[in-house]
Amino acid sequence: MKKNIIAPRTLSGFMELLPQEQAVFNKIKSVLEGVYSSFGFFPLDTPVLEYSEILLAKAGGETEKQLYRFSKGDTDLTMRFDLTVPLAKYVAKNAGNLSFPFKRYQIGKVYRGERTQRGRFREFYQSDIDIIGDGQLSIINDAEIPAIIYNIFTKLGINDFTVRINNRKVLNGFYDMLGFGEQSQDIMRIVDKIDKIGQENVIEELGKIGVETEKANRLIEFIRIDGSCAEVVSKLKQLGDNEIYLQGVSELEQVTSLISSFGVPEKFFKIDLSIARGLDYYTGTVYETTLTAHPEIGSVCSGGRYDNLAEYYTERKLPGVGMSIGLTRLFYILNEKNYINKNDFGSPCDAMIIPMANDENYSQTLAYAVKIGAYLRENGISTQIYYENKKFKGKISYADKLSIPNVVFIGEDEIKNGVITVKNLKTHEQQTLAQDKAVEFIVSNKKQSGSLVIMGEEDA
RNA sequence: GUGGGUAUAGCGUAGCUGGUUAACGCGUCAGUUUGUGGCACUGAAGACCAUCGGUUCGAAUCCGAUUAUCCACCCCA
Repeated sequence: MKKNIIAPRTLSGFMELLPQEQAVFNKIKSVLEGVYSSFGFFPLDTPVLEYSEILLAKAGGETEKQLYRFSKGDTDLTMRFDLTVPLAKYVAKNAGNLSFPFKRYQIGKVYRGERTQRGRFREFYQSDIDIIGDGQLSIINDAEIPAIIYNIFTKLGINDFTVRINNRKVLNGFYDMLGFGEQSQDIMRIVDKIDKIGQENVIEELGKIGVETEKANRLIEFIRIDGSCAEVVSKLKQLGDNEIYLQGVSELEQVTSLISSFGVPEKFFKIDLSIARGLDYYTGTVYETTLTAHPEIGSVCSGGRYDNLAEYYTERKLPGVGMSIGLTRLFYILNEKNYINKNDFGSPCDAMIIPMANDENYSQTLAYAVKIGAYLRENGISTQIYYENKKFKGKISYADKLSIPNVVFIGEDEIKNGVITVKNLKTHEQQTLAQDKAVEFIVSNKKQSGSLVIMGEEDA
């Protein structure tokens, strides 16, 4: 009689990882948390579900079409599609109990019912940080954000990224000077595609919405301004006298020079006047981070400055600056490109104890193994014990497959002499030692681990 | 939402213009004589060839629909 088996499927656009991949993912996550904490950000968590009226306060157009929205009883619910809107609600609701500037980080899943594509998911992790001021917020914060991005990426071992920086006031001011009014948003969107579709097509598309070729050319000339940050800034200064424009240029100048003060080398950031995406609520500095070798995947991290975070939920003016790492996308790319150091970081624990015994003295051996396990854990070594009564080979190859770096053999001799035998499966080094020495042995091997991400030359 | 491609074991693929027991690699499991793994060798399990219908003596192979999935657009992390 065959049971009716239901095919085990996962919804499209919902990432599900194998154990070792998940272990690495979580380690990446903890690197982010570590860096955020080191800059003084509080952790925050908010519900995945919110009242629709909260999340939809501002939404319109595209976002609205992509929502997971449903009713339960009389309640109209929506799944969060980013972490910024919930933050706005949270800050507005708790403003009285928060100290400003309020710095928070939040790593959580968000949901968008988009058509899935490579590197584009329906459920994905965003890793956000924001600094919210009460009434005002220093421009220095705008420079701290890229410094944090730099810290995170280099700590992960990613050495091939560029934080591209622009300022919305510069764009708006320049557009004003060219006399683009309402169209600015559409123009930005087209211009932003220049890397993808080329200059010719941009001019053509601009023409379609009524931009004269002469202006289109000036626009392209403008966004193509290149060079070091200082060079770009000095070129920009000569290009206009519009008040907003000049304010933007000045902000851009301050931010980029401050980033250097934070110790970020110039090769990791640049002014890019073409970036314009995700701009709906940004009002000043904007960032976009891409992996230099893989621009096709798009942005893995973006953010910027906004004047008023929570205008829909409070009268209070709360300016802020923040950014969001597309953690799922980032992980997906790294994984796909084989950049991830699974051998060193995919292991569930530091050591596995193998009790070696036949049936007669099995319980005695196991008792000793459990004791040793507890001892190792007390000394900071994550340890599991192989309890199943399998052949030796099966046990050790289990450790091998899980990339557990050390195995501990416990048998008659060890019990008799009160020692344990430790073997490092990577170096093949094996020693029979007293417990405390064994701990040292394992710890010293542990330190040799490299970085989480190895950006390779195998890239073709 | 618009346009195009694909659908064969857990995964990656082969199967040419329709012809009987659907092949291979990886993975999984077992074994190569019981305290030393990764390698090698041997073997096993695992697929009603996405679903439904049609053409045909005969369909994984041709046609249609459905569903899923991928790519591009859109938008974005």
